[in-house]
Amino acid sequence: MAPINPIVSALGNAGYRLTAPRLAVADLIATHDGHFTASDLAAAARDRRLGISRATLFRALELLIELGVVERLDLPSGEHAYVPCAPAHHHHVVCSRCGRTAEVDDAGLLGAVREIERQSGFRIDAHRLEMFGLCRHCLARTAD
Amino acid sequence: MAPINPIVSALGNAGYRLTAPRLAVADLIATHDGHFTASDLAAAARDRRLGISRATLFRALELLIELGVVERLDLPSGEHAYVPCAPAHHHHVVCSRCGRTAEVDDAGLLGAVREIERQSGFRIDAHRLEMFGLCRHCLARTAD
DNA sequence: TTGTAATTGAGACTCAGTCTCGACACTTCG
DNA sequence: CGAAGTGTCGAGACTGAGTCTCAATTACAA
Repeated sequence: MAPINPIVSALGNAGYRLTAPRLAVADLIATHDGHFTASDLAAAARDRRLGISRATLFRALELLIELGVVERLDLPSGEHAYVPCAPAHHHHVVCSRCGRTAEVDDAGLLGAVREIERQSGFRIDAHRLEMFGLCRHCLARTAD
Repeated sequence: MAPINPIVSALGNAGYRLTAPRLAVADLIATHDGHFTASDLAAAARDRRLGISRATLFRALELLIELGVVERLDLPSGEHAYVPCAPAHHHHVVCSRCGRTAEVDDAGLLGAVREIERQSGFRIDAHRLEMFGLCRHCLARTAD
């Protein structure tokens, strides 16, 4: 069997009930390796006849975002997408072809933010960096 | 007379017709100094009895985004907002209290992005950095 | 002045996300 | 065991941003 789904354990640790719909949503998300939109999830749930209502699905997503195991991305197209991820501060690189995402750490970004604080006179409390491009895989395929 | 509105000249230079609704939208935007949402604009247009339909307003916004004189922001709340800005690559710092924004240049960000490319194996074609915090003005007021 | 392509307004439409409400299901305590 | 209380659920109405269609109008070039 697969190891325990980290999303499920996050729910459990936070004291939320492990109900069938939540487990099902956690499972759907775990099987995605890139980002997904809410309607992707809804479609997947429908395909598998899970009988999860849209409201429940959104409630579960909201919960998971709050726990930090899922994050919301804003694609360049303006769509909202979601990615499963670790609950630490990090940023996402999104492949604009296949949708795969990678998490990366600050890599010197913090210095740039400090510099921007100095330049702008703002006190910066939060930042979000999203990067779009081609993943290793799609790059290789393009080279052909 | 006021100097020529940069939004208007951008429209003209790009070969678009300078119609009354577009001029009106450009004017509305020019009088905002922070970000605004589409519905803020719609409300402002309504207040001034400009008689601009919602469709036209969105069309104008789309055009201005394409020309690079307006940019779309994704606020932490998930809302979309728009900011007038210069058509060069830059990033925004948004005051989470008053909504004022400042444009900042890369300030070393590019190095961080290169490093992330190296770490992740992605080729990064585009990035977006949004920062949220308090502007000089709101900071000063908080200190009281 | 006229022709024509670009633009407009009205309003229907879509789609993500929220809200409400009555039903159901655990948990706890008597 | 049964009842109370609370957390969660599904259905479906609702909201609000943004899009689309289409006939009418208009800016601009010729």
